Amino acid sequence: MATIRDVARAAGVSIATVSRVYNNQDLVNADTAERILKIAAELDYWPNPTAQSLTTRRTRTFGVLLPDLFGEFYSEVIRGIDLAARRGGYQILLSSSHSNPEDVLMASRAMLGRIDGVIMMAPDETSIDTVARVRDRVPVVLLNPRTPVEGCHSVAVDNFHGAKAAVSHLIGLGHRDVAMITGPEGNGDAEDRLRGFREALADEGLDPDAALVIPGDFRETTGFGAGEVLLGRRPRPTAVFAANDSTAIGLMAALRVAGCRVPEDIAVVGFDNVTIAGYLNPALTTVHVDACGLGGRAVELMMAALEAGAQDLPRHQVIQAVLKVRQSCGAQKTPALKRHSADGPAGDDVDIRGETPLRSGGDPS
Amino acid sequence: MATIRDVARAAGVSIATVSRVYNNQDLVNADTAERILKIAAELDYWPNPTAQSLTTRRTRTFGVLLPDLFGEFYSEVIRGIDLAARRGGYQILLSSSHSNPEDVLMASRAMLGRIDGVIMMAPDETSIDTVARVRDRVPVVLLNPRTPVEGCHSVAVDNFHGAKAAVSHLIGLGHRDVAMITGPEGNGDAEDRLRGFREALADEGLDPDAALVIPGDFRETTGFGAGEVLLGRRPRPTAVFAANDSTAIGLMAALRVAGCRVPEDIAVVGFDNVTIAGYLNPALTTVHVDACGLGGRAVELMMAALEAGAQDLPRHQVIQAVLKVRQSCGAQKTPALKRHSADGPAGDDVDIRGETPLRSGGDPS
DNA sequence: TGGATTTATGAAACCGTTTACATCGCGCCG
DNA sequence: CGGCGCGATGTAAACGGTTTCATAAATCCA
Repeated sequence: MATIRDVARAAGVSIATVSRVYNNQDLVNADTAERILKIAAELDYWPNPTAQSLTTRRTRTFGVLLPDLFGEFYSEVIRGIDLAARRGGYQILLSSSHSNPEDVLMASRAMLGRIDGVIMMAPDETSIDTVARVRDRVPVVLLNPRTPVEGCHSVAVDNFHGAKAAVSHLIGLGHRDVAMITGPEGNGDAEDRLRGFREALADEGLDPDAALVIPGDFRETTGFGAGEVLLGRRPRPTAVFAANDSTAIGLMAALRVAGCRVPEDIAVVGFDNVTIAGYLNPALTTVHVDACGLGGRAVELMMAALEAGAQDLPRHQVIQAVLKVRQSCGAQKTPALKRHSADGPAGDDVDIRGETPLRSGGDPS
Repeated sequence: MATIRDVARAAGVSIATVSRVYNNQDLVNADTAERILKIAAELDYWPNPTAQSLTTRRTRTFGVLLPDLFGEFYSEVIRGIDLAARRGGYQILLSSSHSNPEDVLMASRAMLGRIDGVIMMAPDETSIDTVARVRDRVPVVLLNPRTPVEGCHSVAVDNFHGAKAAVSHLIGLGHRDVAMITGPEGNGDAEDRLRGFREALADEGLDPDAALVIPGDFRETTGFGAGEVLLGRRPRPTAVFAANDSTAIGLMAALRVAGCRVPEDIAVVGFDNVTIAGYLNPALTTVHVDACGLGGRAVELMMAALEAGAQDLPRHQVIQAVLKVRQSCGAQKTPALKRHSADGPAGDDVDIRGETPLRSGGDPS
């Protein structure tokens, strides 16, 4: 493993000169630089990033902390982070599968000193002071934080308005008895979607407290179970808003088993817009969430924060969630699949934007 | 940011003693150690990992290089890696979305010096010498390598036997005209599945070259397109083996549009066993791949390699792929969904193991 | 009782860089 | 012609730890 000294010796210069070739090319004579680079290549030399980090106090790496990850949503978030980070010349130190605050604290502690910042999606109950502990050392960008944390940036999907648009749409189709299957208790996204559900009902003069709300956990299997609960209910709801697509898929399976038709007997709407949503039978009406964009935005905020250094003001960004109307809600008379193109059926979706989301916080952009 | 010197000064000892508290607790007097730890806690001191890495030449981190990631498979692989790595006290430096060899080379170059080893799933055409370049510096574990690379460990899903079992099963059900929709050209997994398809046909006395093979790319949309191609074909195949579940899902959507029933008119089998496979209509018969286990095994190999140091022999492990029989192949008369339990329909799947896969290479375990 | 051994600690070298500061030669200008 | 400025390079001190070797005190054993 060649070091800077090996190169310097071979080139007959001092290590400072070699170092300058990599950092301030213009401080060194062009011929010398070229010669050094050639020798470096021969020796297969590359500056040791660890040593660089030690002196510069910059690692060009940031940490990514995620909750226990399942499904497409997280993989898309990571994808978005990865792409943006690489574009900016950063590496990412990933630690996922955290389900409690101590986990997060330990993981971030292990990262501290290796990273320039942290992008984190806190698991449900992560305490503010765990975050604060990290935030005191490096910039923090929160993904979908339940509540904004002082001194932290954030990017959040507008779950509330997305959910509201979905439920309003159902009501607009004439449904008066709309049920919801929620996400995991304590999960911020899930809570916001539930709030959106409630407010949509209230806005249309329906009583949110009278509506059936079945607890779920974002997984197919509980959607399935919820479907059975729902079918036993009298009067039976004519529409169901599922907190995410997995839940909706489980639900639809349960309805199918019971011989209940979607959307004729019960309309279903999901949330997330997973890739297969358009290929289901019936194609699933859902709220599109740009998970990849979420990750990408987080990286941009992070890089801006690192650039700004001390005089960096927290920014809070919101990503719109857009309703994609397909068949499962009953709005499309002709099944979208009948009008497919070569790209598959997805091309025919109808998009409905909710209200323009509020830009929370002091985002100057 | 407190350093080891701050702690040493505050405790009235030398930095060596403080260092020993963290590395060789037993070399230092118990009382002294306790006092130092207390002071360290007050100062919120934690050894700087960068500095540690510089002297010890170990980072307790390994790099993970993945191709452009989409869908559940990759997210499960990462999950498996993450869990196993954390258990072993390692961090992971992730870089995904690589689609060509130069990408991989650049990414690994950027990682070198920050990591103790690399786990990589090479994109299609990654040249051996790119890998060799890395392997000369740190241990490498390959995920699903097309061909074994000298000096590298590997973990591979037994795509070949999984595919063969799936297709044999279709033939066993009486199908004589079985088509396949392949994965991306040049993709090793896809190629192995195609080989398995061919061999199953040949073993049953059918002509592999006569079978319809439609090119695909692992995505729903091409599965959909392939479905249309297939439907126009005379004689029409009575069964289709899709290279993965996404493809199968797209395919089934196309068949549905055309009014073609699954499995009555055409039987379908997929590969991967994504979470929703059991919730589809009809429930998808597919080959289960333990992606999480794949990642976990890779980590174990890596940790063993790091432990072994120089006298470390490459090991090659194979992960079985197990056929999960559901409805879409037509083997289950009563739809599984009718016999569901509270956990959803998945409980009723029938598993069929293929031949015991060969343990390739010199795996002593 | 005194040398050998053990235990606890310190001093200092080292890991591979970056960078502030010093040095040196040279052309330029007054 | 002499001082100045500048471009090119070298010297050496960090950065924050680990670890070898030395040392001093305490313990042991004959």
